[in-house]
Amino acid sequence: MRQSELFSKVSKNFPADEEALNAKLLIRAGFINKEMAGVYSFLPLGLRVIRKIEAIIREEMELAGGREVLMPVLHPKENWVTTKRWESFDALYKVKARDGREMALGPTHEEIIFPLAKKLINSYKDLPISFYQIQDKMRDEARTKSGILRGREFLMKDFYSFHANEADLDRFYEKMKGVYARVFERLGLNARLVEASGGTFSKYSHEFQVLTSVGEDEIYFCDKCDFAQNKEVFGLANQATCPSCKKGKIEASNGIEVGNIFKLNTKFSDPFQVTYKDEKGEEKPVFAGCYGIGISRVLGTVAELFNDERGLLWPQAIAPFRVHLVELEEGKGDTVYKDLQGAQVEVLYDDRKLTPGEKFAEADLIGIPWRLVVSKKTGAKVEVKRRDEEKAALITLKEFLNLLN
RNA sequence: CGGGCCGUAGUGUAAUGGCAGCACGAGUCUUUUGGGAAGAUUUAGUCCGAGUUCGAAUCUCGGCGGCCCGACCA
Repeated sequence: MRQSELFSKVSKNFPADEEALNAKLLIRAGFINKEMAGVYSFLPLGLRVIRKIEAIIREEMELAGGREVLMPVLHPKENWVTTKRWESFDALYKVKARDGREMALGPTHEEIIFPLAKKLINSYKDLPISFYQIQDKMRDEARTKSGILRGREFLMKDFYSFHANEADLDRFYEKMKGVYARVFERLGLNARLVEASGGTFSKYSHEFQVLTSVGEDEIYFCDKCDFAQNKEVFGLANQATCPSCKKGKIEASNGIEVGNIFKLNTKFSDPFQVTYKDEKGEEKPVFAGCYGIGISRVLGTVAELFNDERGLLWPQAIAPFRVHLVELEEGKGDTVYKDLQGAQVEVLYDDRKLTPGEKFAEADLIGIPWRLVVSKKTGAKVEVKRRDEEKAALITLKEFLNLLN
């Protein structure tokens, strides 16, 4: 894409109405725009990253057996009354239609997927079955915070699995731990599996936490083994030695929760009467699990983690573009641009008439992994520099394409 | 939802009771072109409302909006 046609603009200043580094960088570099506290638009660059994140998640959810659906944002009130969450879900947005009918804006989708599952599940032969969606969630947070990390509207992937019995749910739940580990690894995030309380859902759940000082959660973990618990579970135990392996030392860190998985058991199947007939024709309750990943939060987490004094540093897998082609002599980049496109390389082509310094500064701010410069100096070659390295190399385009593969 | 801080051109900042200024951006023209160029010229602002005062960006009250701490996070 030609940068002259990109609907985006970098700013020389950080926004004054943001404190969180993720929002400061993403806004300044033109990835997102703030509309209100906790509500952001995704501009072309930001949306491209979102799409990359979604693609990885979709791939893994499909492999895990999920079928993608898209549920509504507008929810009938009755469903929320059925689960008693019309009153108890503190952050539920309630809206009123012109005829006075009340509805909810979906903060999560159990109230939709369970009635749907009831229609789709009749027999043990229908189980297990899983659905997932990528959808905007609305939560009337008492306080938004940390830029894009906790907003009132955010993008989330939610996955729901339905099983004939608890053992099958348990088996699947364990499998999803592995699926999630792979997702976060592919996203370039080091996410730690953490035992958490299940909130109103269940006794326990697991969170995937990226350990960093800016996270809003407190995590206690072992420096030797996999043991990790959040504050609610670890409580005031204040143990210095790992209760699991008895060898490691317990360390504390803040964390950003990028994923959370729950065993719902029959908590929602019961009120919605989601049942199936087993081999003997007996009516049995369906066991369910739910599995979430905060997609817009992943975007914010990566921005928060991968940056330097000059700007963002996108991991290869979710970078908005793979290559940033910067031409310093007008028209000089056109053929390289065409060749890169021909080679299926996602390239942002800075064809604008700006000074070299401005172009370099903006390229660093945007943070695309590879920078390619063409100018009088480069002759028939291209100058290649990685965003995270200082040194550049003068090579042919062909050599560069080999480097990419 | 409790508490604190804050609100000035598109963006970032000055002016603390007395002429609203600077930088960047944007528009036009000329010259520039390997790390945020130079000149000329134009553009654009005190969140809203009330009050105090000879006089309010500045003080007071209310509203709206933003950030931070805490609570909450299904």
